[in-house]
Amino acid sequence: MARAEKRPVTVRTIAEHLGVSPAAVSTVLANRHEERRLAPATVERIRQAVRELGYVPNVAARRLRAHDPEVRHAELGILTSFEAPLFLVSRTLRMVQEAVDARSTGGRKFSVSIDMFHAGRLAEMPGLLSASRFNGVIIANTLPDDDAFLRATTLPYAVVVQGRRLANYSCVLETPGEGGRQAAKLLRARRSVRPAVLVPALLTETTADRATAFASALQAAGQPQPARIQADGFSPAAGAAAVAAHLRREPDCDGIFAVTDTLALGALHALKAAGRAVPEKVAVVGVGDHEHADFFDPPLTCVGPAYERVVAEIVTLLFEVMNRRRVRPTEVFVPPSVVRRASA
Amino acid sequence: MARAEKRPVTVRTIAEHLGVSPAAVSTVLANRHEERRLAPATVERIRQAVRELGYVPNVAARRLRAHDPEVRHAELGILTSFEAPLFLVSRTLRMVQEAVDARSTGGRKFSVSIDMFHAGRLAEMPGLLSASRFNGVIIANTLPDDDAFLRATTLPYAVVVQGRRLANYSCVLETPGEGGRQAAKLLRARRSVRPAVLVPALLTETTADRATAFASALQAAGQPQPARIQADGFSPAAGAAAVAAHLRREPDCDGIFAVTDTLALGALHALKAAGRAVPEKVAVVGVGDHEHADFFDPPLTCVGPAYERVVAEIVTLLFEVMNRRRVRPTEVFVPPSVVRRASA
DNA sequence: GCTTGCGCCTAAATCGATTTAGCATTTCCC
DNA sequence: GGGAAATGCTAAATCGATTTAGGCGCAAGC
Repeated sequence: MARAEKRPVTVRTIAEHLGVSPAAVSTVLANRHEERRLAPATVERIRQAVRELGYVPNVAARRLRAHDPEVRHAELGILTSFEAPLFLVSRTLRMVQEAVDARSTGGRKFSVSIDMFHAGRLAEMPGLLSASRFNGVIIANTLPDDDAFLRATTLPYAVVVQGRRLANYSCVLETPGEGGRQAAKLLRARRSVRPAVLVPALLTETTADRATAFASALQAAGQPQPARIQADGFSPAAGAAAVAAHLRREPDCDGIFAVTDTLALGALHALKAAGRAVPEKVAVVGVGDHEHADFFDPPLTCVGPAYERVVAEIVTLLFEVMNRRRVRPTEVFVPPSVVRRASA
Repeated sequence: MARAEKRPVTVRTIAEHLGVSPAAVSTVLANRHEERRLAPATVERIRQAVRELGYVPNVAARRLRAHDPEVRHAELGILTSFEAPLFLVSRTLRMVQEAVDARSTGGRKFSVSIDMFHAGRLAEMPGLLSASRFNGVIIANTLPDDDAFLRATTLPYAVVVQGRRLANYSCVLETPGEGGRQAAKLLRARRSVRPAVLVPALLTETTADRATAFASALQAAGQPQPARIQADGFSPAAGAAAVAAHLRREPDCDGIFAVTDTLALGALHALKAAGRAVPEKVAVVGVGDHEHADFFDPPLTCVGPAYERVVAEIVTLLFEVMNRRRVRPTEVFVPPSVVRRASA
């Protein structure tokens, strides 16, 4: 392991160390020493020093120097938590990439990459505050702590937030309340009279909204409040354990609205283990955030945002903000879609 | 949309346009005009010009200037295809992030991000060849075209390849042949005598290796060659369609080895639809690349790499290559693990 | 009238790597 | 022996943004 010197090793450091010029070092690093006729002995000395001093090139400097000055390059990022449903992120990336390719011309290029943070610890992400990493970002899958941080800080570059409402940024999200209302409607259509809502311990703004809207939709329809099943985490295992425990306490449960599909997958598992037929005995509704919800057993009926439209809106907004054609933040609501499959 | 001017708009462009200095423009962009006492009228003129000319900051230049010279910053990337099983990528990222955090000190920082390319079109990834984007990368989920490209090009920075053998790079992969052999063993233990192997149309090196090793293991055991079921893509739907067709042609099929879990998921679906009990009538083996394989119906028995170890080896190698402690590429094999669940 | 202070702005250095033009030597050849 | 060519290297400019030190002009104060 390289020793921790005070100052980073640059091309100049190496040059001074050997008594040659930075040009010579750079030449060797780029493997151009043949065409530039450096003496083999010098090349070897430089190589050695590069190794011994633990040189790490500065990519920012290289880019600055190397970039084609005819081309404007913009860096876009998708910031999401490790704990997020990944397939949505990859779908977002793919759609952003397409949108961005469509806007690329000879004189304008974009790069898109995914950066992840631990849910609730967005604030610790290095370089987030400094405007020297991204020209624009999409932030998704934040927890309330992250939202609080974002509300308190105005990042010095273009930002679009997915799935929550923050006054200082442009946001795109599912029409508030609609997901929960639709879920209630689906379960009532199945004649569920003792429905429950399955939630993770840590709720995002979106999942919390679904749960509360579900409860008030039931109330508005004159039904009793749903039982609240709280799972330890987001995984199917957590969902299964929580539902199994609930079925023991409330054997009459006849409907479950799971605020994420992974929890719904666990619920299906627990119901099967307990011998309850889905949807005959217990109807189950998820939210369409799992890639393979139609291959669950039974296939999962979902309410949830129309991701195509959500991503399209996000990209449009992001470009407006980046181009400074939009200065005041705005909110865009996308109504959830309903996909009926077998589970409800 | 901003017009496509010849030269990119820089701070200097704006300054010259207005007859002020670049310092003034920069001051306004950083919102430091109050403390630096720029006249409000000037601030407004600059803001206007910034908007009109469509200025996009150059993040490379900002980083170069802004970085703390006491800290050496390394950029790491995970390069993977859009079509890859994402949960593996996120797991890799998480483990890389941890490994990297452990190696971060006051004087040494790392950033890790995911960049994606279309399977088979790695070569089109912008900036891949130029050493000005990453200090080191992990490349995973490539198709043969990508491998050919990589074999022909030696990227000018640290590279570790996951899941295939390329002579010019360090590689980490499942012990060749072992996955297929273990799958054959599992199916023979289930007394499957007419097994089939389910493959996607486009095989990666790893999936191809699994299929051929499976065939030769059967042969070595004196069994006939397995039928080859070819699915259109990697999705469960493709797998289900291919398996349904196969069952019509070969009703006696009693075992399936699917070279990816998503295909296995489709197979389970098709078998259920055809009324074949799993594992009693048909045993199914997957490869452990799906996050929720133990929540499939029935839970999927898998052979596949021990990802923890794979990622650990990759990270170790990547740092060795970056620090120039390793110059000659090497290959590391990780024996596959076997997870017995209900499907075989 | 001369200093002091303030308001407003600029020149120039800097970050790290790369490349171009070109300067000394040495070698070659007639 | 003299010019030409080859060899081996360096100085300095450059990429774009930021910041520090400081300049100029005008008003206030003594």
